[in-house]
Amino acid sequence: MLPTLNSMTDNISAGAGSTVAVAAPLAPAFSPLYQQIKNLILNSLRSGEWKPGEVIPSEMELAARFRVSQGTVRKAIDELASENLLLRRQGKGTYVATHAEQHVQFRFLNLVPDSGLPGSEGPAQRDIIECRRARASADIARALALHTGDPVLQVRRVLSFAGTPTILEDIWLPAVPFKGLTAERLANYQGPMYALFETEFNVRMVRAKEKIRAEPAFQGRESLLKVARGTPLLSVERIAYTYQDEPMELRRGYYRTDTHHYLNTLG
Amino acid sequence: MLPTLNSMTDNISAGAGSTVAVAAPLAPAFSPLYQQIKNLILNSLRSGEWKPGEVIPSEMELAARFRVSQGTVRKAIDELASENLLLRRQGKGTYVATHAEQHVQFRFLNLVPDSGLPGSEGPAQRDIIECRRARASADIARALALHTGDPVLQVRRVLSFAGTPTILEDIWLPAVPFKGLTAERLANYQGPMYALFETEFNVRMVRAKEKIRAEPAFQGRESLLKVARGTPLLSVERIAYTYQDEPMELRRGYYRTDTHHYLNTLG
DNA sequence: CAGTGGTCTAGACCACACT
DNA sequence: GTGTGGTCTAGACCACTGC
Repeated sequence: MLPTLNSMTDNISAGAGSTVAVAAPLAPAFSPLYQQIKNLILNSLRSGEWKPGEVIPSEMELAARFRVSQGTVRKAIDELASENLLLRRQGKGTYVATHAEQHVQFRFLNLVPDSGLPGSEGPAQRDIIECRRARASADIARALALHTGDPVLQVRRVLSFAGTPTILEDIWLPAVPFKGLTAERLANYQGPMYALFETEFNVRMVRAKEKIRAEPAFQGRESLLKVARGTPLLSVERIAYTYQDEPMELRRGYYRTDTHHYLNTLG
Repeated sequence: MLPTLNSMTDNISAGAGSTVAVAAPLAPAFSPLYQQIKNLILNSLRSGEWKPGEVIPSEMELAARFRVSQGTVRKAIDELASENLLLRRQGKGTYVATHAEQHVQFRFLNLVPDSGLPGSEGPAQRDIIECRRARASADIARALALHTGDPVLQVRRVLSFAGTPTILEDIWLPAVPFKGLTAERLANYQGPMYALFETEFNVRMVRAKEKIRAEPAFQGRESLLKVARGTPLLSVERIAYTYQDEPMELRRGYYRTDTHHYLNTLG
């Protein structure tokens, strides 16, 4: 309770700044109060004190709990909301963001149909091709911050829109946190895979990096996507991270771009 | 001077909110003060009162000018900074963002080498293949919000890294705002093309959308990029916008992805 | 109506950059 | 030191939601 906050407990009428009270080390390491609050909130998210979809305490409550003003809590929440970790709803409260019940169904999927709105094709058909245990190769291990040979789960699936196979994905997951994941559970679950990860394995994907290339279809991918061998495909290698920037998924996707395109916004 | 701000001139000790004084129309159209301030700043940016690279007045000065508190100006500037239109530098002031002297040389180019840091290959070699006047076809006109047949400038260039041609770009610009652009000026200019647009034509690119596909190299693109005909290329169609979301450039890029990849961050 | 997030203000002090 | 942005507080009132 009241995690001290660098002697922040009695700054009743104090000004700002307020570096650590104890002798600071060589590096200044000045961290604003709202940053510390942000980290405390992050800890509560990570520990599962507040789960995806739930409301977190009101700003006033958090301000009392952390012994800071509402404005400071506000700034912390503002940043978390801008990072899509929290979701503010005026008049209702602040919610933990979730991949389920998202305004957009696939927050991390940038492939959209050439004509029509993103969701206009109806729900995608998902076919799990396989789901098996394996050992991490060197590059898989590096991507997931594991050691070569560590157990992983490997999933292969195809997404089809309007009956046309469009996306082939190979997915690698560390076996430990995803213990118990089977093809059946994947196939039976309705909704985004990342939503299943949240509810069943308490893993929330927060951030991701994608490396995109153009590659010819081969090694059997041409038949799964029903295109001629050598057809150019978009190769999308994604590493997805959880709260503390821990890599928790490697995904190699192959997208047909004859009726869809990858949409990106620069700003 | 003092653009009234919806009767905001005498809210000396008033609270927040403060909708328009005159009878509001059917739509509430409630707009927070800081949003109005943001638009006023945007107008000054657009009009060229403050040019890219320059300092804008301090928060206190702007607060006095707009007759609001520093905090309100601050929130307006915060949003503009988060949209990369302004750049805050503690102790110095707030600057108008620019494509020149950017911390990253190419803010809108997501293609990075597979190994090594983004700028590690040294400056790119730029070869202007052609720069000519033309008439907008239907799809070019639609992208640039022009009419079919309107005059446009068409530029084709190749970017090479470490001697290897890697990017071929076809660029379409509305002829009117870019009157006087020639191959020579493009070839002689050092620095990003968007920086030249800023200094020479007072056009600042602020935002862009990219549609990405995988396409085989053909129609002469294979020879300019020195790859075999049919080699998969990343096709990147970009529309770039200026301050008021006016489209000002259409760019069709073809990227080799054998030594580079397109990097994207999801969050 | 009460409770929540959202806006606005005024004033204080801190961290940083220049002179 | 002076001026800039950055942080923090306290208090007021507005807008939205649901009882």
